[in-house]
Amino acid sequence: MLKASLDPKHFDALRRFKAGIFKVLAHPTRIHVIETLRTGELSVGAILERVNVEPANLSQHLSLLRQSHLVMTRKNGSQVFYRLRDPLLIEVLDAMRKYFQKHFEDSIEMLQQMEQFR
Amino acid sequence: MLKASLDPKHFDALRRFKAGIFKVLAHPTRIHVIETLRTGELSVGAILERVNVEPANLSQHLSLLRQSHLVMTRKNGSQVFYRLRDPLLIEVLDAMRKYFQKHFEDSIEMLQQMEQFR
DNA sequence: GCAATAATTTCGCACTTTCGCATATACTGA
DNA sequence: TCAGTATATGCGAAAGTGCGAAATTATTGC
Repeated sequence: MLKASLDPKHFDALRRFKAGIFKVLAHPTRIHVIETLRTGELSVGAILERVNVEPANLSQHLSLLRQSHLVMTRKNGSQVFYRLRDPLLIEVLDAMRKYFQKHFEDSIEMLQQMEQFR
Repeated sequence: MLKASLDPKHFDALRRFKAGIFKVLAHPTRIHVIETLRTGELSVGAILERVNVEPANLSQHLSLLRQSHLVMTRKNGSQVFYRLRDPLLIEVLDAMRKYFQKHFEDSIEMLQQMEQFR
């Protein structure tokens, strides 16, 4: 079933998939949510306390995280608990952090540039 | 100079920075370019042979990669050679691949969903 | 059943991204 | 100096994204 193939189309698809994941990660609020879930599951309310955005807005971001299978949910009564699908995701974020730390100087510079357009 | 701080603003800034990097990575063509540069530097022309897009379009993507310091350039005559700034970036991509492989099934499903909107 | 709480969805608007095309700049060799 | 090759930039149209406000669904306690 899982056939190795040299068809470039498959590589394209793979790259689109990776890009899709990165796109989901490419938002400060969603990164914040993921970091918040690092140590275990939390209800939406609990996430809300830690991530400072409108409930509706958070819900939109959570929806994206769900769609992309980065998080999983469990419902208990009227509350919905979110948790990371896989700690591997943390590895990606950690690799990212290593990268950031190594290039701290330039990063600051880049940050400042980014701030200008905020 | 490099002072640890508990000011939430700094964490926000850090998350925006991470998000910024992810945003740059969040495009199939840019991922393709990065993969292409994995083994060493290449001229724009050489990248062009491997990544199938319009020259102007590639140049725009390269510009973004430059701005975000993910790649560095070296000019030799009329040619510009691009190379990855840091192999750490490959680590991020590799962590990503591990994630993908582990969740292959869902990934396929997600891919298909994504295709629908393309 | 009804009000209150938890979470999500829908909608409209502003903003951003991507692409192709046209144009511009930089270098090379004759 | 001029034609040709290599790369980059500017621009406008189409599509995509993010946000708050209002509406909606589900659950709980009374």
